Amino acid sequence: MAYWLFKTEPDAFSIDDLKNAPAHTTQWEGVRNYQARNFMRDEVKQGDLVMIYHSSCKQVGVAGIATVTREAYPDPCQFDLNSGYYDPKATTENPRWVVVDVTYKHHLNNLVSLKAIKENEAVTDIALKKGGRLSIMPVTASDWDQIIKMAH
DNA sequence: GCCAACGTTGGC
DNA sequence: GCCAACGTTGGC
Repeated sequence: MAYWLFKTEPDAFSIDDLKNAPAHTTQWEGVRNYQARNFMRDEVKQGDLVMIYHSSCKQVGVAGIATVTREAYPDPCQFDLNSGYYDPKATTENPRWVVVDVTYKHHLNNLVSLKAIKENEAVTDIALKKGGRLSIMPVTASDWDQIIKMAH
């Protein structure tokens, strides 16, 4: 089982929205970055655990935990003319973008802020610390444990 | 295949 | 809302 961090803007879709979604589950739609897509397409597996990270908001950080309940399949938004995620170069024969399904597990007792993660020297590998803008990133078991501890 | 111009992300 | 850092596009 692997660990991941998925970014979302809570004004658009928050950990609370995931909790309140039908079956506490959503398609993780709209990822339009190739590196992030490749992770979803090739490496994100059913049963993997995901940190839900809130970006571009007042309280930036890890807000809760979800689990992967369906592996990669074509993102329906890429074919939807009315979607902001429509991609004219994507076809049903050759879809360009994928989604996975994630299901709510729980909130963290306390949001673990980006600042706290950056300041914790025991968190060593996460791409968040390197200023990258990846929206889907792997998390090592060690970093996962450290961040979970920080929520207590 | 280089790289300048442009667009987007995302913290602050 | 600003702007730095990064990714993508497209002319050559």
